[in-house]
Amino acid sequence: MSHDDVYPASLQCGDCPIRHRAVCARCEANELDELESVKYYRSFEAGQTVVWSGDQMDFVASVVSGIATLTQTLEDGRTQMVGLLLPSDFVGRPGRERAAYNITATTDILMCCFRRKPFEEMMDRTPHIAQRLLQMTLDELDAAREWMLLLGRKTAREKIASLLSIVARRDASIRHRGGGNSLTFDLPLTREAMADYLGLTLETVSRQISALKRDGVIALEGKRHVTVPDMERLLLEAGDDSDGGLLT
Amino acid sequence: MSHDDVYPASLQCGDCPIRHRAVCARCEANELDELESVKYYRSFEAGQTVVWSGDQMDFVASVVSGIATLTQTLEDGRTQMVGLLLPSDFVGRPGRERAAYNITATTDILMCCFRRKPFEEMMDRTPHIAQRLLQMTLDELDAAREWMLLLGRKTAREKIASLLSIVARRDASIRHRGGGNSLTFDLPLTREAMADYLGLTLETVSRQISALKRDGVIALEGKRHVTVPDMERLLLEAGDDSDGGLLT
DNA sequence: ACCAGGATTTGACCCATATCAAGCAAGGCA
DNA sequence: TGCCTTGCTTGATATGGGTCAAATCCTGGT
Repeated sequence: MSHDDVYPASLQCGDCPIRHRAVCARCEANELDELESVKYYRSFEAGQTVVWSGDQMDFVASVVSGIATLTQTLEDGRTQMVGLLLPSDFVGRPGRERAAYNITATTDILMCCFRRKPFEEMMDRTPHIAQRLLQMTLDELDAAREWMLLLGRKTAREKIASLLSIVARRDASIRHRGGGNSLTFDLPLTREAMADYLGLTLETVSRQISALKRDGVIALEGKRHVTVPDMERLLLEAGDDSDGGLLT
Repeated sequence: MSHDDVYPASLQCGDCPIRHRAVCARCEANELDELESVKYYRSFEAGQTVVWSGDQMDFVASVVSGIATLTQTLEDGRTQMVGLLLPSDFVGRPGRERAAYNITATTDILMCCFRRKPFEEMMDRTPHIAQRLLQMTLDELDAAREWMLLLGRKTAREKIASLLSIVARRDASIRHRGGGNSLTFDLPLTREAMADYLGLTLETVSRQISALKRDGVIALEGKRHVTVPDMERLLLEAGDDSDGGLLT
């Protein structure tokens, strides 16, 4: 209901901004045509819940634009973010009827949805889709494992520094700013969402951000706009193994 | 070197104990034959390292028997387990040259290895393999996410109870023991490995196990043999959402 | 049976982070 | 214009789990 139904002018796959990164990345023209016939768009406003864990879910989807989060909760309300959905990320699981997590739009988002049954059938016939999905899933698994290291073993300060580096890198629409290797970006998450991401309380997040600011590791303009004067320094604070990641 | 080279009498895929659960689960007879031609066995003794993170890795494999762990470390030595490899689990990643994690044998293990290149080529030609691998990877991703909730939000006591329930369930070669719904099993991990699994110190693990024992949630025989008199109670202590999992 | 070394338990103490509580800043709206 | 609400910061205090240290248990070797 409400505003979910503000659809964009029907978008052609050929012009899609995530054409080369999403599940459909490897598809041939004819395969795209077939996908096109089962696809439809949905949009959600910042703050809206896309699906609740346990809900029937008869579609899978790609995030076209905007940011959403995947969260799990304990009965008493403690919640942990288990995934951050960025443009081109895949939502849902083929073969699964019900959502396993809560999905919430953090910003306004647009999703390219596929009816689940047709998509599953197509997956069986179209190796290009399954191959791409496997690759994406393996990447997510790697990300989840790096995140596990963060949750299990990093200090609050390292957690914040890690999150900031991730966002900075991702925002690798790297608009350099000023001289040197300084960069700036906007935090796409509230303090509370960051806390849920990092397994902390929002107060601790706030304190650690203040501390990093006080120590000159970052600068803030408003609450959300961050400048990193020295990326090396930030990475050092994140405590990651310095031998460079395996992935570019 | 050393004892890696105690191979079993060449095992036929048809008789393989993990035939119906591993990557090869969906393969037809002729596909199995092809796999058979690039497979070889390796075994490792408890405590041995199978590969170091960063090492060249020119094979992928299935765990046939025994238990191994996947761990990540920070420069200063803090380590976090990011995966527990049980029989039928897949090791390595197609398309990746170097290991991303340390793999260590916790018990004596036997692995069914495939040379990576031929395996990758075969994957492109054999949807049955890619399909099964996708399914397994999605399952692992779910497991990783549940684990993230544990690492980020559970108390030490809940963490221990969760680990015990997982091991108990897995050991669902459920040899019921005595009356009621009590069950027994052996912990396949040292206290230190449990600590690395749970993001705790080994002392805290020990204390919480003692506490659960004191409170009658579990009983111990020796250090490793556990009896759970009341599984319900243990699950309650684990703090998991009670609405039942989605998976059987 | 005796010893050595690793695994485990237990105790005392401390600190990082949670909890509880108050106050501030900015935007929406009556 | 001033009130509310939402998001954020900061302070005071409590506490769960970490750290350091020692004792005990267990196993294999001799």
